[in-house]
Amino acid sequence: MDYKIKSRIWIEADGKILLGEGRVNLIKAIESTGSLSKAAKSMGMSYKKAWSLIDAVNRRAEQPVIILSAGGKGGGGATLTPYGKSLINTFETINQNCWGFLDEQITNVEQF
Amino acid sequence: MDYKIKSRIWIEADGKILLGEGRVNLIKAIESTGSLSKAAKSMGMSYKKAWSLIDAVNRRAEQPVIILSAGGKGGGGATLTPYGKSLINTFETINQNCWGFLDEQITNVEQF
DNA sequence: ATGCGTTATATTTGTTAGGATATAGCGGGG
DNA sequence: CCCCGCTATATCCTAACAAATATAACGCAT
Repeated sequence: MDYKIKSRIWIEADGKILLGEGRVNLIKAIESTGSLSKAAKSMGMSYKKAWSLIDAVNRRAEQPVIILSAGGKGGGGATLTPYGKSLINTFETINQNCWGFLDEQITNVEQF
Repeated sequence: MDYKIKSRIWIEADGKILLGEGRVNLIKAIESTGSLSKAAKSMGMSYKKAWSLIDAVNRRAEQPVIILSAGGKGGGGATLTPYGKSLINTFETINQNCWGFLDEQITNVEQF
């Protein structure tokens, strides 16, 4: 049979989710579009949900991750801070390592 | 800050969840109580939900995992098959290994 | 001033997952 | 033959979540 083993990791701060796969994807879309609303639309996500996710990330992180600004050139926009960049980098490397580790584990089990 | 990294693993069969932490816990409760309804109650879960979870597990596994029987001695009951036993064993060992691996990963990151 | 494209927030509506409840069926034992 | 405790399943109801819509505020540019 084609059993597959999957995983999901996330970072918590005082018991609440700070960063998970969905938020990381959203943040990467923000980085490439420069706008929260465009990022949300590109992912088929409502603006409201995207905003509340980013708000949660910013309030729970020890330093700002995304800077949102309304008004000004181009109407405003969203930018990823260097701290945010390093945060999602470590998240993604650990995530990849985890997948690799699980692939190893599977090969050691005849059941799969 | 007290960032913590958490993980969740599960086994899929043709794109659908076969076994995850919640189902494993339910199965273990079944094993110790000998009854699906008692197991559900002990976990504060509705019988309906417990039944549909176990039904999904049995239908997606290549061999039966839990045998349910209505009527007879004691009114019936639920028993874990040897195949099911080995399945949850491998799940739990891989899960533990994954946690240990992630703990290692954290120590290599100054951000935590 | 006015326009523009954003962020920010409230309100209303719709959808879906789960709980609660009720009832039927099963099969050995007294 | 009926009682018991369990499995099996349908129906209704509620509550949480998501979507949709509307509106305001912001600040640079023209």
